[in-house]
Amino acid sequence: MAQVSTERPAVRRRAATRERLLDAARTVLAREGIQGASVEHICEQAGFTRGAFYSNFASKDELVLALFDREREQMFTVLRAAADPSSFEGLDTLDAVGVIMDRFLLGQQQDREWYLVHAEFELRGVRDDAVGREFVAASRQVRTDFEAFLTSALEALGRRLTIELSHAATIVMGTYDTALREALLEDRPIDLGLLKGTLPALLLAVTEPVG
Amino acid sequence: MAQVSTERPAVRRRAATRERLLDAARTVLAREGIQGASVEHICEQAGFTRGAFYSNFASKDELVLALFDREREQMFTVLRAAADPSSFEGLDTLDAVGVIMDRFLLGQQQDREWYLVHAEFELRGVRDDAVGREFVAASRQVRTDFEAFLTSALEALGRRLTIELSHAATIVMGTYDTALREALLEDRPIDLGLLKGTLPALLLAVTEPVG
DNA sequence: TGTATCCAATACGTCAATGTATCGAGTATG
DNA sequence: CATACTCGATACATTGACGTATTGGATACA
Repeated sequence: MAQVSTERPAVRRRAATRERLLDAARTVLAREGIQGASVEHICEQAGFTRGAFYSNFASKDELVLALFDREREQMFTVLRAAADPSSFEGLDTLDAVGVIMDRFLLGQQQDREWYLVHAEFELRGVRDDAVGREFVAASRQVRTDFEAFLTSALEALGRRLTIELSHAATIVMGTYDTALREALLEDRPIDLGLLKGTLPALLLAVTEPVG
Repeated sequence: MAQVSTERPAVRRRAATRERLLDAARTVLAREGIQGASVEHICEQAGFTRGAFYSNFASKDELVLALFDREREQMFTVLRAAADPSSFEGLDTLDAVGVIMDRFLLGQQQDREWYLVHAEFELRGVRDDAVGREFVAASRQVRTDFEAFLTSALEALGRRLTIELSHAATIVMGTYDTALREALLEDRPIDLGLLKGTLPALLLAVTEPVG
């Protein structure tokens, strides 16, 4: 975290402008898409004019990359906190699974805006090689973090997987993504019965007691 | 299928132009995105000028909807054919699962272009209410078809699910989507070990013999 | 063979968005 | 208190994409 109060006021102000522009970009990109969002719209959402924008960013592309970096950092922080195994020791197995899933759901910040921006990044990553490499690197790290999370969570429950770790991770993350996407598309709450009932049960069915 | 040869030549020619424009749109939309693709680019991909375009479509939006309809039709056709249970009777269980998965993989036309266009539609569906309703209706139909496919496939194997059908469908479709997305992002083949090994085994683990 | 019809090409006006260059206000510093 | 500087606002030139209106040419039909 940056030591905000030790900076000079001018620097603080500039940083605040940048943040406001990034916040606005998140909202507007979610609403209009990366290509559809104009610099103008982002600026009026932030309460600035384009002058402020070009004083802080060289182009829309630069803004998008900066936003991606910021969101990625934040995602890692949340995921790493969720992966801390100290908090689900000694719980009954099914309760613990519930706790883990709750934390995962919270950690993923299942709000519409985040999903939309992330999907935009992803699509751009598949399409554009340069952006793609960056996105792939970030995605790999998320996956690595999630696999560590899964392993330590199961370990805390005294169990280990009987299928490949990467397969388990894909199944859980894929099911979560799809459930969230369908919920957003149909404008209804996410299917908790699937995420907190069926999916954990399924996962536990392919584990064995350790030792 | 349209009865191409019974139409008058002028009508045939017009229809061919439309198809060429739709094909071009598929390619260009995959490359540049719905918002990023200009009518100009679509036309030069098709080998026409904008005059031809506006002679056949009122706007880019109309073209996009027409493309969506065409792709959806095609997807349904393939999925319904794959769901025909007559072809996997009497097979050994694991072999049959392999056949089913192969067919599903083929049916989903796992090429990059299709994935990108579909993802564009989906994103637009989440964002835009009007498009959203259409996309949701189409997605529901795909899901219904897939659930029917899954049920009849398992039935042909003499088994039935012990978990909710919709949950099983989400898990399988979600895993497939995610595996495909990761493969495209990392530019490598899709993980067949997951799709033809782990996932079917997992699914069979939550079924019971019928009767 | 001549004519009518239809389709795609060309040319044009409009508009929105971009990025740059300049200006004015607020703030740090001596 | 005065001056220099930085940041954000305003104004402007440029670009490119859209949709329309019109034209040229190919094909069907008498």
